[in-house]
Amino acid sequence: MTTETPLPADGRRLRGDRSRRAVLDLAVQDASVRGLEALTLGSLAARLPVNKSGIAGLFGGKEGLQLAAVEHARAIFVEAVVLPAREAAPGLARLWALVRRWTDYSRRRVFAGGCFFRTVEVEFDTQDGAVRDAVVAAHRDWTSYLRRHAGLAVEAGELAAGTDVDQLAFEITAMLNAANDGSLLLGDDGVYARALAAVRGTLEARGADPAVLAAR
Amino acid sequence: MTTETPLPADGRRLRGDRSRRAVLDLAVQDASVRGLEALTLGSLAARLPVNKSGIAGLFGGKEGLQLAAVEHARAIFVEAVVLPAREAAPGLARLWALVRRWTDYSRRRVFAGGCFFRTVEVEFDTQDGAVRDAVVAAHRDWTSYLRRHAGLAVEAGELAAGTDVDQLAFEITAMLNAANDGSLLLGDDGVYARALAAVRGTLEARGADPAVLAAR
DNA sequence: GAAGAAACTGTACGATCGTTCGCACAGTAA
DNA sequence: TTACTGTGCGAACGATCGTACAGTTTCTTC
Repeated sequence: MTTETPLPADGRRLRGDRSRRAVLDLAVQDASVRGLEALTLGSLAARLPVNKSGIAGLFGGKEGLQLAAVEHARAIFVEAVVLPAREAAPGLARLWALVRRWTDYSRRRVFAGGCFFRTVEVEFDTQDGAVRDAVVAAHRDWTSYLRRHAGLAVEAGELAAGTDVDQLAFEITAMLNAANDGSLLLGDDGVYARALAAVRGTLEARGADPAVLAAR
Repeated sequence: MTTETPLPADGRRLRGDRSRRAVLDLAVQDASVRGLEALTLGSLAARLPVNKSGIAGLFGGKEGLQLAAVEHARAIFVEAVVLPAREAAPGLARLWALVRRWTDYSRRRVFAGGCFFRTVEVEFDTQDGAVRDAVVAAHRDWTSYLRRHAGLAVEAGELAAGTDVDQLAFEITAMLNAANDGSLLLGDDGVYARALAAVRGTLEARGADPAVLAAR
């Protein structure tokens, strides 16, 4: 989605990109815990070999940093969840793989504060601006991807004909998010098993083959 | 839960309580949108006939204000969801009434930013301190209440024997929260119907009488 | 009455925030 | 070489935050 500067190697930009990446690696971790508004140029700079105004310059200001953090988090999410799930065949198997990878992603704390997007979605729920738009776009991409493979599963007869894929995607994301939240708020690791059981239940109720859902 | 000063009428305390209530009415609305950390003594004071340091004095500081806001939000939630649901008989009917009342509470925007507790739970997910403890306590109270009436429903034979009430409560809260989040983030009002359909489905799968769930 | 408690005001303080500006340095392009 | 661009630093800015403190007013208690 982001054009990762496929331009010829420019020593200055390379240096800048390395600095940006270092800042963003820290920023997404911070933001997953406290949110994007709580990000502070000074706090980031204090833990990096970069000046406070240096960060402001690299991203053009705080909002630029926030937007870059969202994009960086997307890349991390794709690498942790979407790409590994491509091992599984499109359709039901892929859908289930995404669910499994997502629970792992949350449980492993790829982001220190649990799912980065959960935090920032709630944070920008009721706000306007470019950051909110970016967060919404990321959310839509993810749910669209779920819906697509739910739809493929229906077409392939892996799920009952007439299955409401929007409803199914709604229920799946609800369970995943609830597991993430419960794990963070209550420190209860059992919620992941609950979420998986619920998703398995809702898939089997729509005719999914239990053997596919058992596969690790 | 809070001892609402049952002490004899003291003119000074009455005045203070009136001021506190005015501040809290505004504070919970703000916090439901931006979170408890984003609350600002100055911003509140500017919209009220109270001085900035007056607010600080009334609550003993910002943390005191945050704790009082959580308690105030609990009272509002109880009045909007828990008390109305007492019309319904304990057990399955009560459980379903709570679900209906909750979706109304979220849709009606009793709090401008959707469910107050959703916002602050995510905000204090990964923090320590008195505010987090209060948020967790409120969360436990709510889910305990759901579990209690789920258990009563099982005992009364309204739900299948052997029903895992923890699992059921997990799924119900997951759907409700997902509806709240979806409504806020995407502006899609249809998510409430989705949540109700999902809860109805999971209850009927456990043997609930559809007639009870149809009752408005 | 006097004494004291609680509700406020007004002011000031130190800290921290994001932004801006001038400047030095490194690398590219002519 | 010269001109230009991107990175990065250091200092200062105005704004805003929570808190503290002294003082005034209102009400209760003794």
